[in-house]
Amino acid sequence: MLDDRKLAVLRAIVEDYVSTNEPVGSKSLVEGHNLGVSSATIRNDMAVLEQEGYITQPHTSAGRVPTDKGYRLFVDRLSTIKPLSSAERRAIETFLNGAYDLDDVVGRTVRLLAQLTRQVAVVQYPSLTRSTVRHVELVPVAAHRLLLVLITNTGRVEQRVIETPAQLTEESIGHLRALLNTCLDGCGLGEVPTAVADLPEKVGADERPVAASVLSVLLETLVEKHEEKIVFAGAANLAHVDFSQSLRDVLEALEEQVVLMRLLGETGDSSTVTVRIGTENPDEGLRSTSVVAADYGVGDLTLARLGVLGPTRMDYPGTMGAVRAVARYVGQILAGS
Amino acid sequence: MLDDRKLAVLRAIVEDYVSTNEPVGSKSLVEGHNLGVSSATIRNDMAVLEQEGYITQPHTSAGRVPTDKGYRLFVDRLSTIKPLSSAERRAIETFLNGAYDLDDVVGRTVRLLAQLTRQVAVVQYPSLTRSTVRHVELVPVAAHRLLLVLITNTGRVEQRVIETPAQLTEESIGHLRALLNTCLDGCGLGEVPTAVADLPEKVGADERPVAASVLSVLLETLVEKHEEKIVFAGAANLAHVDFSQSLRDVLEALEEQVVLMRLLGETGDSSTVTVRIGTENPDEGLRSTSVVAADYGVGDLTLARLGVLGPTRMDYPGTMGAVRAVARYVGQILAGS
DNA sequence: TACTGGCACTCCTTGCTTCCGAGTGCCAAG
DNA sequence: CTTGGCACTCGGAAGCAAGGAGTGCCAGTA
Repeated sequence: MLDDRKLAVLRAIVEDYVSTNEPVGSKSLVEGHNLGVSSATIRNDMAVLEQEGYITQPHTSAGRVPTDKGYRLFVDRLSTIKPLSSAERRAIETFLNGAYDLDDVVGRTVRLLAQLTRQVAVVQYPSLTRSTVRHVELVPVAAHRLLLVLITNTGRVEQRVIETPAQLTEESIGHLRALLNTCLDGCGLGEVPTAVADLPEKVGADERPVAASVLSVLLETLVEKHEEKIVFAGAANLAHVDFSQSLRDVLEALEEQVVLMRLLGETGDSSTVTVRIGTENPDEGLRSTSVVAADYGVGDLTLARLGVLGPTRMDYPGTMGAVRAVARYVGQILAGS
Repeated sequence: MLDDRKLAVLRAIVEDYVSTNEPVGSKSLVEGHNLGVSSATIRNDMAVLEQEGYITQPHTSAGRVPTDKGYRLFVDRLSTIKPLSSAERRAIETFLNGAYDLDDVVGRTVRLLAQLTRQVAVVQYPSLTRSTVRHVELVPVAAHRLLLVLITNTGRVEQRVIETPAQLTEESIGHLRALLNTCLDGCGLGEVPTAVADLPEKVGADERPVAASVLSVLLETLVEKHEEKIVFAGAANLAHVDFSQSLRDVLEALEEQVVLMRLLGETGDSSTVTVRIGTENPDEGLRSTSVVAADYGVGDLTLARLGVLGPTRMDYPGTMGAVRAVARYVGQILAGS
């Protein structure tokens, strides 16, 4: 159906359209890319490509523009991920190395990715559920008030205030703290509920109410924070793009945590970069945007996802390269800290 | 120079222009507001107002539009802050009461303010420098690694990893922790450096290197976090505004912490709402926007600022009311937690 | 002195028409 | 299967006239 030359034509159309933002006609096509045939031949090929739904023309007497299906074919079969230059790699590395805590790592990552791709970057905080407990701390802050601090192996720190039913002694707090840590050290967060199930039995009768309230807050924290935090940056890069739908829709979508979650989507097949193009997107307001996303994590443990969002008319090879590179480096940084 | 009627005309022009977004002419003015005079008279008044620089016309044969100077006069002398309806107040209260930690308070506040004003909301995290230390915690996370957690009376928690020069025992950590807390409890963050100055002398000789590294990180934290964290929400509300400059400039400004800092500006004279209109704004990219901001804090202690940013063509009385109300409620919430 | 009705004038907006050219589809010939 | 040629389509730019909103000014009136 589609011979090699037709594929080459499609590739050329995508490349030209991405760089010029104008419908591309048969004549400019033969001039720019040495396809070795005349424009009339190209026209025939284009007619076929259009019939098959890979390209379309905005109106008669205009050049052709790739459809979502066309971009899809381009990404799947006609392009290869473009690796970053070594200068870019070094820049990424030094920039991310300067970070001093998890917030900072994520913040720098999202800004970096936005700048690198000149698009909107989206980064999900490392998943709690796949982390393990490194330490639990109980800090008295007032007579009937404790602060629970939960530290994970990915450097994430969660804190919550606990109202306790009874006055507390330093001693009983110390006891409870020790118990919690022996129970939970190295424990995956998903396993916390079972790990602490029998804990109330291990404490003295008078400490039991306090232990119960601590546990309930602890479990609550795990549940509530399960919905992961997501940040984005680079919204300004959307300003000079003309979306078929309103810019407002896109900006609104970006501020909805839930939508962003769906946006990054399921964790992909192994460590490849996944691309979702235009209408492949689950969300209404993002039908004219594409998302390039990837997992990141330490070793072969996937922690979360990151990616960029831009117009479907996007430099896919370059964007995919940047996303892949940043995902790798973030993994390294997290492993090292 | 400007008699009462001229002021009334200016007020009417501002109100009409804000609600219709179209230059307002003398005829529609006499129809909408019962000024008791004819359109010709209004025209004379408008000519004076224009000569004085309060209004301008985009072109001959168009109506008048307020200038920045006109808005300024309107805000200063022609309008009163519009209080929220009691339903709105209740909604704010219940919405903010649901928050469970500082991040959540700030997050909810910024979203609430954006929704309430239909503009971009900006909220600064409570200042560290004006807070006091509630607790310092040291948590061993590895052989040569400590986690320093600093808890303030405003509920803010800062954590940093410390690489220690020597192996640590539970005992020496406990000792150091106790020392720090006695030194610093209730201490204003600005006074921390002096409060810990003589601390190294109080520990045993073998603990001194560790103590030194802890202190250096502690002080570093205070300095670095001095540049306050700021968040914003509601960027989507900018989408349907047509700025004289590019939307891109505004979005870029919003993502720059430094610019946002300047944007909210100095803390105002007592607890009033401050307004900065158009070119009064320090930043290049924000010459066509106005900022309505206010302090918030607990009691008479100012912690930080919050506000909204929108086009100069903005409903000032309503926006000022919303900003003031939200600032008050946030103060209450923070005081209560 | 202050206000008012009337009137000429300006100039933006809208709709219409025309013209141009890029790009296409098709066909007959190589 | 490819190619040159040609008629055709249609959007965009340019030009033009009509319409209308709004103004400034002036002379008359309370």
